[in-house]
Amino acid sequence: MRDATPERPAGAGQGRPPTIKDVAALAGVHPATASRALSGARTVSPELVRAVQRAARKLNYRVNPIGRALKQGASGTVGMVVPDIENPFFPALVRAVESALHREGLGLFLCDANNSVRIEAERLDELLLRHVDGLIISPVDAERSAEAVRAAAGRVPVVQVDRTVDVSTDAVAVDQHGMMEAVVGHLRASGRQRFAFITSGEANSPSIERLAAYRRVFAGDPGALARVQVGDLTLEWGAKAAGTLLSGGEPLPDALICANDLIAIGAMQTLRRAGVRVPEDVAIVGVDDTPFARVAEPPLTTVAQPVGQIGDEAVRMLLTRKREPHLAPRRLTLAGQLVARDSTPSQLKLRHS
Amino acid sequence: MRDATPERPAGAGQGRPPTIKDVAALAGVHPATASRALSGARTVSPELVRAVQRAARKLNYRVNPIGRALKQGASGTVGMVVPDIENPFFPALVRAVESALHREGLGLFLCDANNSVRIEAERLDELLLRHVDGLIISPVDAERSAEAVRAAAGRVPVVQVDRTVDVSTDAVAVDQHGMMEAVVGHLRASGRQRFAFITSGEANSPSIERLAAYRRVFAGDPGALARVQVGDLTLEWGAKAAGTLLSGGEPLPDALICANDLIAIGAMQTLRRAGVRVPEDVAIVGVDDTPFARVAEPPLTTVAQPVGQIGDEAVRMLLTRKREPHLAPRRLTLAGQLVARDSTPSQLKLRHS
DNA sequence: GTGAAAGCGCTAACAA
DNA sequence: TTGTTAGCGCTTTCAC
Repeated sequence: MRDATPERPAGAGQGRPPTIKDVAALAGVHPATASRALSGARTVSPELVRAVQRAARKLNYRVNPIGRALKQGASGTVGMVVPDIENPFFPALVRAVESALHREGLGLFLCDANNSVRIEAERLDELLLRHVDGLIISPVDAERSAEAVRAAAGRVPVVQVDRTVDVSTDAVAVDQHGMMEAVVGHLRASGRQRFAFITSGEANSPSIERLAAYRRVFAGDPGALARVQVGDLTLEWGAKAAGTLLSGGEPLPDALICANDLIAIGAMQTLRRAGVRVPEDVAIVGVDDTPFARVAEPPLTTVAQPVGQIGDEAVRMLLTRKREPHLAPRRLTLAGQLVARDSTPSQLKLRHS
Repeated sequence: MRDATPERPAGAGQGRPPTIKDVAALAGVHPATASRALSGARTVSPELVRAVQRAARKLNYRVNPIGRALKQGASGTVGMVVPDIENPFFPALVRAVESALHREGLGLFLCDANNSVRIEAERLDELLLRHVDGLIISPVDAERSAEAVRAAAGRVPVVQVDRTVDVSTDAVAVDQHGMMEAVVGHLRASGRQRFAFITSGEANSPSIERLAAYRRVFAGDPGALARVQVGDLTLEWGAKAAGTLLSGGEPLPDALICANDLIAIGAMQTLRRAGVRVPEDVAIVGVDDTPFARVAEPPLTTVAQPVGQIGDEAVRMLLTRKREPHLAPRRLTLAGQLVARDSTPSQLKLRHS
């Protein structure tokens, strides 16, 4: 073989992929009949169905999704917009969605909003233009994404995942309050009493709800309520906020809850470099169970998000809504799972990895 | 404005998006003329062009990519298949590609092969079925992915990125040998002499080439050649291989090169827990500059991949090939960049972050 | 139960 | 320069 692309498997579907006409011709029927046979319509005699199927298999025929899309106005395609593909939570979510979609024969148009509401709106618009059959979106901003989401929801089924805006669409969210209670329970079980929270002030729904949940849980504990620091979801913010704890003149908290793993790790690094022992002096908990958590020193106790379930349910909702467009929007709330590692005292290890 | 989506530009495409017929009717011309006017064909009088453009703008018309795809056999869409979206290198690559494509008005179909050659082949097949205009692929396996890549390359332009198989397509790769020389030079500059390498035996091209590069660089150093351990690209393997170094009875190396950041971090954790000081006793270097590297303790010296460039160049190659299908396949090799952090001695910090 | 015909939106080829 | 025609591949009436 001198050339990397020689003659290619002898004529097999060579230049032009087989169309339904080819199949029909080979089976000796009209294309419409072939179409019906392949789509499992029951108005076709069993013999013909078999003949058509045989012909299709022989030609290695598969429907051209573009022809079908043009005819049906449906493209066999779902659009997904994530706020930030480099936030390690989202690749996991993308994989879950992609896999669930492929199980249903649907393709995924992925767009990354790069944390920008403007880009997000553009991408949604382009996806609609491409006649996606549905959209799965994790909106950048609980307020400013609303308009674009509403516009999209007026055209195709939309499922919001993880992050949500106040637009009536289907949604799959995570129970932030339950998550907070689980974390606090875990820490209290080892005797911790002086709590602090480092979180994000960004306007996305999980951040907002995590803060609300913390405030609710500690409604009777003014100290804990005072020890809240609001920044963003980065390592750097975690480090800086921990610095503030160290230099504040106050005694350190013995339990530090962080709104995500990155904050937790940044804080943990800063505290340890200042000689604070984790978990002996301060127990630290993150959220997301990104791969970082296992890598941290010590490995970080965190709350795993049910990404697989989120993906499955989002796709299921999309399909359900295609069948039943007039159902009331459903909101599904899933539970995260506490993953105990070494950054919290060990008596209550719930799961170890 | 009481409602965010009030009447919408007067009947304009409300239920039904405007078609080129609507534009043509409004402009008082034939649809074909409208099409020509909008596509910038020069056979249309300037007045008509303006009239059509005005009509299009008024109706907020944009071409229906599906109609165009059916007619032209081109979909305005590029497929991308990554071997493992949860490997933190690939989300960065996906973002780069997605952004470069959108700059050109192209959409991205993303597929994840989940490290399986079988899934990879299926996804490629589905993408071809969807009439993608091109494919950007990072093949799972340097051998076993060849057939699927070759089949795809027979149908549409293909650019291989990062990982490659021996099929003549355009490709954007990273110079593994140069990378190894930079790493070794950096370590030798601080006096390190006893080198070891922990790498992956997986059959993807960068892994293969990294091993070859190490062997070439240390061709005259039997000790360094002997201190090679081959496993996979995980934290766990790094930890295990480091354990072997510790228990081998041999003196420890003073410079440990790892094929990626995960291996490096796994190894570093194991060594430090055994009381080995990093970088005083052993300097450690990873590859990829994933976010993990900054998070590690101590922060890890590593080699950043030029993902932004890879994405840009891959898209550029795709477009070039669409225009010039018969050019010889080009292979572009880009350089990584050493990012010195605290896991190697500090005299030669090239960049700090 | 099956074939015929029409048309989704677009544009290339041809005709005027 | 512009309009007409035709057809990409598919499915869905509507006849038979």
